[in-house]
Amino acid sequence: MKPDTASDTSQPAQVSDDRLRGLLGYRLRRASNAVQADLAETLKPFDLRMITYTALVLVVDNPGLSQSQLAAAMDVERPNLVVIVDELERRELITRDRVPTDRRTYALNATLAGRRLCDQAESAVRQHEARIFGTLLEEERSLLARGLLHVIAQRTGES
Amino acid sequence: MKPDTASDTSQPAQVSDDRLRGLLGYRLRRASNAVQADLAETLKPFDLRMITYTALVLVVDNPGLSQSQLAAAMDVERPNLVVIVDELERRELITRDRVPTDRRTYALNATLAGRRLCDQAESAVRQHEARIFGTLLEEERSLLARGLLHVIAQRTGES
DNA sequence: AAAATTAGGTATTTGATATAACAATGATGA
DNA sequence: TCATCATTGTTATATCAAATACCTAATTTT
Repeated sequence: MKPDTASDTSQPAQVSDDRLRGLLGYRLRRASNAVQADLAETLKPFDLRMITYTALVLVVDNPGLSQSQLAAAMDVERPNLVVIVDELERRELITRDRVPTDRRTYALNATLAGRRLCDQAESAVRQHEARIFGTLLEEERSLLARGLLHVIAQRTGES
Repeated sequence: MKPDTASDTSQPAQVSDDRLRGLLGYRLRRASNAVQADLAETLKPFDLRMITYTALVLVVDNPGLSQSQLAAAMDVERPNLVVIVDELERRELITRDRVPTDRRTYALNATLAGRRLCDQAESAVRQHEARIFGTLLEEERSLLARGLLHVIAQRTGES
């Protein structure tokens, strides 16, 4: 009879991860990582990280929003958002404007340079998406999108 | 004519992230995060993190594999794997066995306790997967799986 | 035998994220 | 009105994962 801890000292020629591959969550994470990595490369020429790109898009699309609103939208802690806003402001892509009716909050606005960079980056991001998802059939793509939405809703209870 | 940096100081009642939602990669990341969070909760009762669970499964399924093989399979840097293996060994879920033919390498093997914990955790993980993906139709699920595989292959060139 | 390579390991750095506490401002209610 | 309470942005700090540099021992190559 084999001992309790069967001390196998023969190394497998090839490591099997079949059991993990059977998990949809595992596949989801790997796919997400792959896309993240490609997106990071896509944004590098613009000196944007994913998180700074996200912030920039949201400021462009929601002129005047406060840091708290932005932090909530990005699901980032307020202290961490400060450094992101600092960076975008330092690069003169956005401005912190005082709001007269409430002197605690800042109204965030994109500068012309910020909007331009955002446009350029978006174009690159579209190409990146086309590169990765473009080879799927339209119907497959839409089913993938629906499936993902379902998964998100399953936990966060979102539309 | 509006100034260069239109200083909008009226905060939007609701922040729109429509542009980001249009990106499949964005949706993919959110879905992945949601599943990760649920999986983390699922594994917490077993005192396993996702990365330690992954390592344990691979050791159980590939008795005798080396730390280098495990690190490669998990796509983790060797130094970082050491602490993972340390933890599993300290908890007596796996053992580091010397290999007579090559005294540099360790052959990793799961103990009986390790295999048992792995089984229990796997059962919980299956329930977790059923909870999240079970409400999809079988066909939707399989299309989601295929779509994800396609995305992974697109970048890593994997089967 | 010397040089190069590999396995495992230690120490340290980086990077992202989370927590605690604070000043300034605004809102609320006795 | 005044005292309390909540919110906004901020600083400093803790935590945690992931990456880098470097080291020793063992093996392989030349």
